[in-house]
Amino acid sequence: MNTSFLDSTVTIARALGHPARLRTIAMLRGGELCVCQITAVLKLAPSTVSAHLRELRRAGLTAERKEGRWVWVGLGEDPETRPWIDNALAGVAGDEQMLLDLALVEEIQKLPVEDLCRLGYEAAREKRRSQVGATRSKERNAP
Amino acid sequence: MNTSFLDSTVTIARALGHPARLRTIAMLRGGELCVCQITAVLKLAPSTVSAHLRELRRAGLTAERKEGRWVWVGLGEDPETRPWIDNALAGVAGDEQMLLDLALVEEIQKLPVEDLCRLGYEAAREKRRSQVGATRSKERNAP
DNA sequence: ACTATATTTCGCGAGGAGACGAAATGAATA
DNA sequence: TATTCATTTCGTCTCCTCGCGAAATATAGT
Repeated sequence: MNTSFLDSTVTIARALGHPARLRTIAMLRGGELCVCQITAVLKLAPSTVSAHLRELRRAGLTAERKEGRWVWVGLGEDPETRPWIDNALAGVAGDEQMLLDLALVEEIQKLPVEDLCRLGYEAAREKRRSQVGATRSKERNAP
Repeated sequence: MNTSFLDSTVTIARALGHPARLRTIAMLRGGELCVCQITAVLKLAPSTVSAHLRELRRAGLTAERKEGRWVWVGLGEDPETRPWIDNALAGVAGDEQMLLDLALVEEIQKLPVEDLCRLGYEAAREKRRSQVGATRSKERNAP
């Protein structure tokens, strides 16, 4: 690397200096998320989310793991970036938007990833509702 | 204020996400500096420096104190921004550019502020050299 | 091999950031 | 009061960022 401490610090700070990226960091506190899950929460075009994730990765704030068709994103382990992540998380603690995001993440994690990616959040949720309903009916009929 | 935690955190991170502003924060570690001193170190147009300082102030990272014609800038005391400042300082520790800046600050602080502002660094330094020379000659002649 | 699909890359347009010089402002000093 | 001068504001230019959709890439399933 030919980049100075100054440059890398600027890169980290800049990466955190955007609502979508900061929200992404906050979302990942609870563990890895798939790119399409993040996209569903941010409600941005996949190409836009991809660009944001590239910046976070470049700054060392996140790490990505490819598993089949899906890419799982998690917080980076780099000791240099960790205090920045902690600051960011502390800074947005209690933020309204962030709480909404976390609640949506909870909901989204109940859905199979393949459905969420293919159908989008609303449709995947609808599909799950009907399936769960059918399962519960069967359970009631055959105890 | 109608700004959320998310917004203010973004503002802080963005403010740190520029070399000139990050260097300014690093310069202020040793204490207050006058705007024209900061300008002399950054070697940017006064109007540009003014804009950078406005952003730092807006983010709560710095505080300004007006004293006559001069404006003295120091690190902010806001407990919310303090960890960010500490991160920034830790991040640029040992950076080459920052060390050059600190050395220049040392030199600049030896000059009277009024000379530095009016004449610029080089001329003020030259003026001081001749004055110190004269003083030392007098001291030698009248011990 | 072919299809489906999760993600990235590319190209574009709109808006913001950052640089400067010129002019305005505000506070000492003559 | 007039002047000097540190700093800010304003106008302008250029370049970068961020959004999108379309096309490319890569991987799983048929």
